[in-house]
Amino acid sequence: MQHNPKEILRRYLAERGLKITRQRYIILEAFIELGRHLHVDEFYPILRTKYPKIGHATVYRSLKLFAESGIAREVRFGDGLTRYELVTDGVRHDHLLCTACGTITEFESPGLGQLEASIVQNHGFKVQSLQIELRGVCSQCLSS
Amino acid sequence: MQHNPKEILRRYLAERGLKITRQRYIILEAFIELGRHLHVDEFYPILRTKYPKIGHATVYRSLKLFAESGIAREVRFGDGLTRYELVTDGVRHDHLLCTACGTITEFESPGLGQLEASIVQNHGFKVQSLQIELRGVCSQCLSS
DNA sequence: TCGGTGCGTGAAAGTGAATTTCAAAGTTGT
DNA sequence: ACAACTTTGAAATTCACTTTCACGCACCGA
Repeated sequence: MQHNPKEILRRYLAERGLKITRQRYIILEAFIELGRHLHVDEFYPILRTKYPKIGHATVYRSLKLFAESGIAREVRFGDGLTRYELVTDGVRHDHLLCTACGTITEFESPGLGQLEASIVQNHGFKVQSLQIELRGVCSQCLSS
Repeated sequence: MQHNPKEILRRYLAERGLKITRQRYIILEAFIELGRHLHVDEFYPILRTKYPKIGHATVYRSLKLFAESGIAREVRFGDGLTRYELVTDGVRHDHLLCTACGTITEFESPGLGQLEASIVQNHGFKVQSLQIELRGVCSQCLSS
């Protein structure tokens, strides 16, 4: 099994006759490098320094493609922006949103298996995803 | 202490010199009657049967006002729509979203106090709100 | 390696939810 | 009833994102 995002994407594209273009490659590299919770407007100016002709529609299209291929995940926090994060093997995480500075911090939530089990039992629901979102003030903002 | 939404709103408006208009009253009554997780497009046609001249901007404005006054809560599930639910005194709840039929079901999540405490401890975060969102297939859809 | 096929791209136009503008109408304290 | 606001509805605007369309480019096969 292959865990390298570039390799996963290459296979995903090949399997359905899609193409590995210069733009997709550049966007993928930047995405891997820049880290988490990016939305297009944070991302776009950086990409233009690497490839000035790139259009914003292409960035939207590519990030969506990354999500479809499984190497990225769409994250929405209700501010109207769609963010993307790299999918990594490992422990699931959720998000803390600081209402003062806007920072997004990840945290791990132990004991969710139990919660999920009780929901399945009480509601007969087949769970596909579970997401926790906390809003508050981060320690940085609290101490200043 | 007063728990009646109409009374809470009346006070909220009076305190800041805002007005109790026909439209606000109609929208509030319909909101109380129609239940939870409403978005404007579900709501608007129903309101028009009661008051055909009402404009959709007024509905948006009123629901937002209800949220500010504390009688309603904004809920966003990442589909681009803002929904509103009546705030009731009592146990907090979260939401199950059925990916097959779109139904939204409420559930209670025991043991969250513990999770919150561990987050405060690990991240020094002052929590303002905690929200859990589950996606999956509801029992109704599973059995058909 | 040289097309040909058909996917991908960029620019611009289009969407759809929500917000804002503005003139007219309504509400409230006096 | 009057003055001083606020609120309303319609239309225009905003904002993130998607779609369209003509041209460009990637990839396969000979």
